[in-house]
Amino acid sequence: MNNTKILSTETLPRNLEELQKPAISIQVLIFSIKNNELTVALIKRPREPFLNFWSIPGDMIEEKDPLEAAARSILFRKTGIHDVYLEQLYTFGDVNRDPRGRVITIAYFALIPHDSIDLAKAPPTLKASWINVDSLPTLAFDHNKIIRYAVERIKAKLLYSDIAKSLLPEKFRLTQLQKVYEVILKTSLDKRNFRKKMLSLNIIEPTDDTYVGGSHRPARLFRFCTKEIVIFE
Amino acid sequence: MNNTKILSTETLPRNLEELQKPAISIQVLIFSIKNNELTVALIKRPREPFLNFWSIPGDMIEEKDPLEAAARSILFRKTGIHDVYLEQLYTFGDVNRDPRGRVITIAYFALIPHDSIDLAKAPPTLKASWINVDSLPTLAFDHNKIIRYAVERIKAKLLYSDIAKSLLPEKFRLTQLQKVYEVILKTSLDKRNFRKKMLSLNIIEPTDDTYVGGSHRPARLFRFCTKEIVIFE
DNA sequence: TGAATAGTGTCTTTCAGACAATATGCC
DNA sequence: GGCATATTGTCTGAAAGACACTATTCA
Repeated sequence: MNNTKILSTETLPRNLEELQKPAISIQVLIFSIKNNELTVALIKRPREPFLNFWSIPGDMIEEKDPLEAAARSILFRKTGIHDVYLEQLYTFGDVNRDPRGRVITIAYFALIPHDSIDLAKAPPTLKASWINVDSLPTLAFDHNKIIRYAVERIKAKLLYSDIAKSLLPEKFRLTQLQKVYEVILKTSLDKRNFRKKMLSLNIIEPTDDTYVGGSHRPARLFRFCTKEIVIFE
Repeated sequence: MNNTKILSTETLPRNLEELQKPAISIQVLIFSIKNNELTVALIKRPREPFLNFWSIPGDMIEEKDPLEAAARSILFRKTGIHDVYLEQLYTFGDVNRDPRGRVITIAYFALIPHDSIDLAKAPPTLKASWINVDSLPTLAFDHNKIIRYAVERIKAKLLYSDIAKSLLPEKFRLTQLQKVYEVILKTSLDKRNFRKKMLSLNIIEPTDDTYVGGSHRPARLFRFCTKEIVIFE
C-alpha cells in the first residue's frame, strides 16, 4: 500500500465552510418487551428510497442540532414519553448505505418499560409498530445490521449493568425481572438461583406492595435501588 | 415540555444538498505501552485554535471519505504501520466543542505493540509524542474527555476480550502479558494465579522459542491462538 | 380442594485468591 | 556459586449451578 493518497490536515481547507460535508442522520432504536418478546419500534417509510419498507425512526440533522436532543425528540414523537434510557450505539458510515448520497448515521437506542407506552396516544406523525427482533423482515438501508448490533449490545450490558431496570415498570415482580433476562438472552434460568443472585447484588429492594394476579398467591413487588451500583468491581 | 419545536422527517428538505450540514472529523487515539506505562500518541497543534496544545491526531473528512479508511490513513501517517487493532470509540458532538463552528468527531482508537512502531521512521508530517495517559496536560478541544473515555473502554475490554494481544509483539513472555494487565488496570497481580488463569482460557499457546534476557533463566515465549475465542460465555 | 404462581434451602462443583519454594541460565 | 528471573501447586473461601418442595390465594 502506498502513501500517495492520504488525507492531510495540512491540505484541507482552513474554513469549515469550504468542506464538502457528508449528511448526518440520527436514528433511534426503541426497544421494549411485549408479550415476552424483545421488540423494536419501526415505521413504514412514506417515500423513496425504500418506500414502504420498515425502518428505524430517524431524521437528518442540520448544523446546529445537538445529537442527543435530536434523538430524544425522535423518541418523543414516536412514543409520547420522555425520560427513558438512551445510549449512543454506534456511527454507521458505509459510503453506499444510502442511495441518495453519503449519509452517516449516528444510532442511539432507547429502552422503554412495556407499560409506559401507548402508541395510540403518541403523536400520530408516523405510527410505529413493535416488531420482534427475531423475526424482522428486510428493512430499509442497513437497518437490519444496526438492529443486530444493538441487540448484541443489550445482551452484553444485561450481564454487567442494571439496564433491565429500564425495561420494567418502577415496581415489578421477580418473575418479571427474570423474564427480561430470559427473553433477551434466549435462555431459561433457574428461579431459585436467579433470585438468590439478584438479591445478593443489592440492586433491588422489596416494596410494601404486592401484585394480585389471579387465583394464586400474590407476588411481592420489588424496585431497583436508587443508589448507583457497580455489579462487578 | 411541549412538542412544538421538534425535528420532523416530513419537514426537512427532500434533497441532501439543501441541508446545512455539520462538519465531521475523524480522530484516532493511538495507544501503546511504553516503559510500563499506557501512553497515547499526541501531536502539537500547528495553528489556532489551541495553537501548540497537545491534541489527538485527526482530520476533517469530506463527503466521500470512508470512515475507517480515513482513520487508518491517519494512523499510518503517525506511526508508519498498517494492520493494527482499530475500533470505533464514540461520536462526540457537543455543540460548542470547537470554537470554529459545529464539528462532530467520530473517534477511533488503535492499539499498537510497543516494538512495532518507530516514530523516527514514520512520515514526519507532524511528529507525534507518546504521553502517559495518567499525566496528560490540558489538551485541545474536549480531547481530555475523549481519552478518558477510551481508557475506560480499554480497561473494560481487557477483562472480557483478548485485546491485550494487540499491545504485544507476536511472541511474548507471560510476564510481559501480565504487565499489560497491571499497567492498564493499575493493579498488581499474583504471578501464579495470573498464569493459571491465562493458560486455562486456552487463548495463548507456548512456542518453541525462548527469550534470553540476561543473567537468569530464559523465558518461554507464548503467542495468542489464532482461532477466535470467547473468554466468557 | 384444585389450580396457579410465589417463595424458599442444600449440596456439589468451580473458580478466585492467598501464599513460597525450586529451576535455570548467565556471569 | 551468586544473581536474576522463570516456573510451578496447594489450600481456602466464595460463588455458580443443579435440584424439589411448601405457601398462598382464588375460584
